[in-house]
Amino acid sequence: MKKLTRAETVYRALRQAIIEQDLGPGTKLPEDEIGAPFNISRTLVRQALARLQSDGLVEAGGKKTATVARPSLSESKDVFRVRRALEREVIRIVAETWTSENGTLLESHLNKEDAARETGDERISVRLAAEFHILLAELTQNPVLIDYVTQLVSRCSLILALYGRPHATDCAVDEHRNVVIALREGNIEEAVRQMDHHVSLVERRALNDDVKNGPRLSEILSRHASEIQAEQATDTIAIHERQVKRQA
Amino acid sequence: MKKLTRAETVYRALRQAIIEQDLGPGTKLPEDEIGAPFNISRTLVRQALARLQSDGLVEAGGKKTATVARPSLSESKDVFRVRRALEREVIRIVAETWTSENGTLLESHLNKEDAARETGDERISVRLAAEFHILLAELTQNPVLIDYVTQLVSRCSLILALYGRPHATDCAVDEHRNVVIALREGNIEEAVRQMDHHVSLVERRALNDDVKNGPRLSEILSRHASEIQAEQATDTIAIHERQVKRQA
DNA sequence: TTAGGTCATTTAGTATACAAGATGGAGTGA
DNA sequence: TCACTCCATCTTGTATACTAAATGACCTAA
Repeated sequence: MKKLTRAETVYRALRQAIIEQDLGPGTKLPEDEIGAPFNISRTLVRQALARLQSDGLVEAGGKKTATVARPSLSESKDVFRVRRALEREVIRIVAETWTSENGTLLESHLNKEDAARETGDERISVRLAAEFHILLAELTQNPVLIDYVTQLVSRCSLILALYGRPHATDCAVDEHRNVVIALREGNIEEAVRQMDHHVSLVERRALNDDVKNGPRLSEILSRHASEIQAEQATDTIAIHERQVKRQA
Repeated sequence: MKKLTRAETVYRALRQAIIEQDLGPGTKLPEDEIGAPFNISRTLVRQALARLQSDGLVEAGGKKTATVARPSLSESKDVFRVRRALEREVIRIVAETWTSENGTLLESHLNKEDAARETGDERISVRLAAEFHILLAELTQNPVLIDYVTQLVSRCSLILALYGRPHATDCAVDEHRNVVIALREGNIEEAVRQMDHHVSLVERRALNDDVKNGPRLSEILSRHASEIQAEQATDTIAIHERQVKRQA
């Protein structure tokens, strides 16, 4: 176990808390409140927040208190698009440099995922699903790629927290397994296709559901607004007129 | 012109200086020396340095003075590999959402590149070559992608500074033009291929030459060492023996 | 002459002080 | 009741102070 700097510790703690939805999107993150439990000054908290901001996990700047980010729908799509591109490359590299130890490592990870799924521990399942992707990235031994993939996967976890169904576990162990199978067979293009498909499915599960909370507020409101206006139109002329005046 | 924060100003100034080789790899970047010309305290300089570090342009941490980074050969290859993957995706997106205005923009950029090349202004040429890639990324309107591509292109400029020939202008206007031509024709896969090929050539120009300066020091020395030892073996037994003792 | 050691100087790590801007609530007038 | 203003408080932006580590020069001993 290598020792972390104190700023690094805070960074990881916050990141984990955000990813695991202990800190939901929009949660305020005041500097001294964060520092207190760790007994560190705002200086170090600030460093951690800055990194999280550049990871896209918190919104900060312009003297407002930092908050857990609320990625917009379009930003979320952007993230997934880049993630797909990079994970395809991950698979190509892993396939090109395949060793049987890789197979062993991946298999043992899949077993953990299965186990977690059986016990039904949601939190562990979600964490392992993310770690599968990061493990693959690590197999490339390309630190640049590892770094970017880690960032994107974290960001996707946040997106899932925002838009996903409450209990939307990734439930994707089989999809993961398909990727590994293709890798084992040495079928590069099939592996790439499986991965691409899998990430697309994750995206669909994350984004195609009804919004549970968050940035689509205006959309939700305008839907309700038109319903209400429709009711009013059939109900009471008086109220309807007032509504019209207000809009003017 | 939007106003930048003071930290942002320093960040950009340093980045530009590094990319344009005004600050060569290994140059020390002491915090107060950097802050002085801008009249800002170390606090803000520190923020700028932290960002540059996460961009891979400076090495810092562990109480040593920050320096302009010296990417290793393997790190450089990693950067190029990720860059290729992302730029392929850029081309796909731009091709999918092609408009004739894109053509106009790109064409006018190519003209600038031609002009710069004729006047022989190296610095401008290199800068424009990098901007071509960033312009393409911007056409995707995907901020995540823009961000990553910008980082990677900057990093490649640094790599070129380290490993490239002294006067290795990119001299790639034609390669850029080929990409644009394919885009105009709507030939997506051809455009992707042209871009991939172009980036590969940039990499080859950057990395296949002799090392001019830098991290391969140990390799250079060991080459010289063996030459010298060979000479010694044929020349003087005495010296050779001393050499052997020293190694023990 | 050179290897190693000691000390002064430089420079980064971290906390804190202070100013300025954001936030939220009480009070006022319609 | 509602909207709006003003003030007290909280929170951030930035500079600075203090500590401790790194650096480099000089000096000593073999």
